[in-house]
Amino acid sequence: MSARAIPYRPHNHDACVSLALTDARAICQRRNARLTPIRERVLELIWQSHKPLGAYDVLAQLSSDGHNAAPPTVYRALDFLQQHGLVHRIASLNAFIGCTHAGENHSGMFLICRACGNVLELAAPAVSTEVCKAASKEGFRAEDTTLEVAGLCPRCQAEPDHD
Amino acid sequence: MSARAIPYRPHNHDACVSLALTDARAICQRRNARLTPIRERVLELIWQSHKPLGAYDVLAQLSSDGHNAAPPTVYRALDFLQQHGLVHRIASLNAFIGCTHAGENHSGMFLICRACGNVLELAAPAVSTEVCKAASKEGFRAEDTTLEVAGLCPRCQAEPDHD
DNA sequence: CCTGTAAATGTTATAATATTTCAAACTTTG
DNA sequence: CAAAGTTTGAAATATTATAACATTTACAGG
Repeated sequence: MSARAIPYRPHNHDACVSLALTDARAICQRRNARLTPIRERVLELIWQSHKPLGAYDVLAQLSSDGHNAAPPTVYRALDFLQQHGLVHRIASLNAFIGCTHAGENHSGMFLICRACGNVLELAAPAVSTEVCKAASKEGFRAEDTTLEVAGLCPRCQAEPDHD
Repeated sequence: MSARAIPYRPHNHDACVSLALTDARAICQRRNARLTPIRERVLELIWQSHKPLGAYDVLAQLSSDGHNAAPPTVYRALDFLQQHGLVHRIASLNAFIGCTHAGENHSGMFLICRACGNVLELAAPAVSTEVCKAASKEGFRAEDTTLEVAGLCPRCQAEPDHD
């Protein structure tokens, strides 16, 4: 998996999308998982920007594709994509975002800009370490970590309302 | 604010509740905030256990009190309690839990047992430190951190289905 | 005590998010 | 091909949250 663009900075986003799709195909093949047309399309829609997309936003776009989909279609696709680590759910926003570390074994940390809406996913191993330490100090067996940081990205600290 | 019981272990929970209410009254007085009967009752309901309670669970209990409440009543009370740091929202569960560090300046970390449902709130300053470090390394100004760890509490690692 | 003002609550309706259920179509495998 | 399992379609409904506006309550200043 190659280097990634930084959401907050302008970049050729088509490259992000096609990289994500290529990776996804490879990952699914390796895992014998079926990246069906619907699933692939949902992944592509999720990747249309670095802003999290709600399930109903995805649904609306599927509809404007001409695809007559109902909510379960979208949620099922999203479940599949999550299970295979291709998208993440941002709990604090009830929305979904493409995973920039697909295939890697990771538990991400998300930096969510409240001004422009872009989200950066980080690996932050030092954070994970401390989280595990804190948990095991309490005898707690950590299985799944939700770590979402809302704030202001570098660009929006300077000037507001970037896209 | 005095020492707290550990949710996972049996304890005199009435003491938790009255401690929480006493603290809340003191905190609101200090801040010139009005802990009205509804707000206090909602806080008490949230504190009825160490398991997060959904807004509609609170609503149902208000109704069985004989109080004919609608959703906004509950959400408003919860907003107030959150603003004053008396309850926390657990984003990954869409539910609310009493704050065990009310009055202290903190950004909590939550250990959520997927078996018994109890939640322990930790201060974990080392984690906060690493989170801030990771964020500022990206030039990101962190304002609000959601940190929720799902897993198994000590008791449920041994035997399942504690209450 | 009145009264103006702000804060809090009541009330109705609706928006936004997510799941259940059962049926039909498609894929894979024997 | 047939059986079995997986995926998708479709309708209904559940769950969570907010908008908008009316009414009531608290309380500070006159």
